[in-house]
Amino acid sequence: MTRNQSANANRPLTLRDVSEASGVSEMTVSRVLRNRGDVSEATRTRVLEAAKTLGYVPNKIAGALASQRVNLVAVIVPSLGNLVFPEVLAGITEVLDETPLQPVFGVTNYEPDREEKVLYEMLSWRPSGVIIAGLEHNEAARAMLKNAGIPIVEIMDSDGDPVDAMVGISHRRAGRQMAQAIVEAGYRRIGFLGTKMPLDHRARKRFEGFTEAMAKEGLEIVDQEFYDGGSALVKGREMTQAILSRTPDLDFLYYSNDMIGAGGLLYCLDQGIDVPGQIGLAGFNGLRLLDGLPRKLATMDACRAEIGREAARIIAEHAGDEAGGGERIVLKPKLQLGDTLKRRTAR
Amino acid sequence: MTRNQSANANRPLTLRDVSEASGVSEMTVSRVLRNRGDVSEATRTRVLEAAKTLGYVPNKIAGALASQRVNLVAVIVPSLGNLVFPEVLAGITEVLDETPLQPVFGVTNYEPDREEKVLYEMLSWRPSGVIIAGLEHNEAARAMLKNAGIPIVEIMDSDGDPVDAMVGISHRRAGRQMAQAIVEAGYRRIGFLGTKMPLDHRARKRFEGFTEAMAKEGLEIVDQEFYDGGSALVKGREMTQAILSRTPDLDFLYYSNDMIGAGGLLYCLDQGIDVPGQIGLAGFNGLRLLDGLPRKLATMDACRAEIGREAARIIAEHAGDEAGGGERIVLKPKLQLGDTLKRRTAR
DNA sequence: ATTTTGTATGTTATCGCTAACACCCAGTTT
DNA sequence: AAACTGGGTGTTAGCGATAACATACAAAAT
Repeated sequence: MTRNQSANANRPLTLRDVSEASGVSEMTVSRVLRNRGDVSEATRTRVLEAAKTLGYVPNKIAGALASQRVNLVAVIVPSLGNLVFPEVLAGITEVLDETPLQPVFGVTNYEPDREEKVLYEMLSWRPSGVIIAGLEHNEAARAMLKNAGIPIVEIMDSDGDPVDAMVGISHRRAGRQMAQAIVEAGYRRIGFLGTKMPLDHRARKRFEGFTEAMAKEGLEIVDQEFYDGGSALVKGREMTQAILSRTPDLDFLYYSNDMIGAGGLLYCLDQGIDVPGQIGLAGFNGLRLLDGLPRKLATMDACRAEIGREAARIIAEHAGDEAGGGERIVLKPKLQLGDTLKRRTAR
Repeated sequence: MTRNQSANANRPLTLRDVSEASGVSEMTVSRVLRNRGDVSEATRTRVLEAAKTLGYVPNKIAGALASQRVNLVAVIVPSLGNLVFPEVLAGITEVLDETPLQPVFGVTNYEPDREEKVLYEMLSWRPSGVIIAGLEHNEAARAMLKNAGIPIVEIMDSDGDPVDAMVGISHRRAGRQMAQAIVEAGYRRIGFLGTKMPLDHRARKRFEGFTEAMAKEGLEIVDQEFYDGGSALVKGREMTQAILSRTPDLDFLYYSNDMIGAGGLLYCLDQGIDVPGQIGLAGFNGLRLLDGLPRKLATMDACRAEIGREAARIIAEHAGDEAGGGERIVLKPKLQLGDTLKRRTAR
């Protein structure tokens, strides 16, 4: 059998096939398909037609190897079930859509080893940039990010040192701010409800900021409750019941996220508890879900979409560079008092 | 300057660097890194050490081109904001984690043109398989799927003809089943609330199945209400208010998804409406979110995780093949009556 | 008419890796 | 002792595209 490739009918198409079908060189076909260089209108149409008829799909693997350019942006987040991250991804996509860059998503489940693995896999495709959630990574991951030679943007958090660029909010500050608002409204016996995940560093930092600001006012958290796994809404109910039956005289409950906060709110309303008169409530994230609840939960917006957009912008501006320019953007989340953070009675 | 590559200190590392650092050929390094072929324990350790010290990350682009193998699975879904899809992705990831395959996610926003583009981009990386939501695609996308020469699994829906393999549920049947349950419980004046999206084919099919089964009972939908955009929970409230003020004597509301259903439930409870005595309610999806609501909304499980797992299994079993074997898996969603679909008073 | 331009196209040499095969040599087997 | 193993390693030739340079040719400038 000769080297005639048409022997195998089912082999994937290459530039050569289009080239033969349209009677020009592979190079010209390549130029047409990429809109690069000068090609006469006549050949351009002929080539495009041939490509379409054959159903040719370019092989980016070969293209990337030859051009040393890969228009992918690795985006690594801990979870998709959180609702926060899909919004960040939406922001990223929105901006990258205006560019030749394309995001590729990876999920770590909050596990550092998995993050390392996902990062390694993604870097081995030589992307044009990396957007990764958080500032905490294991040593290997950190080393990879440092040596990658491409723009890196660490997102969501600003409490720490980024490898390169950074876009996020200060969760410590968010925690402090919420504590101040709560104390200012006159609440004193404050309980905390959060997740057990030691690896959710942002939740941890909010907690730290919260207790720190309380301490400044001479207050301590009276009781606390942690959970892991399961539906957050129902967990919020259960935890609220647990903490209130243990410590009935609490006058405020601070939840580490809106989902468990919403569960807590529903529980309190079910129990006929006067919110926010008897007990005040607050969460974190500014989920739009909250708008539909019977009462609007106090919360703070985590600036999700904007974080995504800014991160994507930085990557786009530095695509092809060896780094992202070390830009640091710290967004300021807005406190939303809603209906659940105000003393009806003066203190 | 000679061809000595070490001239540029910041050039990305290649096999050659590791080869030189460890004193063996590039081929041997490649073998070590891929765990393929026989390599003595001594060289293996030496090579691994060199690779680690240098911080070498293999170039999969070159590897894939040379081996004609790409261990990526393209996963294309309409949205990530829906909560349904992240769960499907989790199912896929769970199964692929046991294999050398890696999922890559793409999002279409329910737009056929975008789907075509995303698919094209992904196919140009020559993945080992495609998992794509829905059976409806535009002509170009359909052609690409047919000619891709790799396993294709269309998921979520079973009402239609797949290109290759298929894993899903029948949304028509789901709609019918819900209608029957509602009628059986004695409800007669039934309203429908759904999304305006003409491109959410699965929601459309549920609606069709629903009206069809109603017709068989000699019933028609008394009133209906549609929405687009915005937070589903708050929309559910608004729509419910709208439909009830227009047609106060409705005795059942069927929502096309759980999110708006939950909003409707909260509205009814706020208004002191007797649910399910005066008005019954039902949604669709079986979101775990519902567990935390004051009352459990009637719904149907969409088998999200299982769909993901099965689709991934099919891809894994056929990786390297020219197609996915045309397997068709139709899952049966379970009806969950919850607390909102039962007449307190006999009919 | 000759040179100059610039557009339109082709040719050649990689890109970094792996398949396939070639090779070498110590330890059997005959 | 010659022939055969088979583990351990190297060599060669692509994979399918693109960068960079080379070439052809018509129109414009001299």
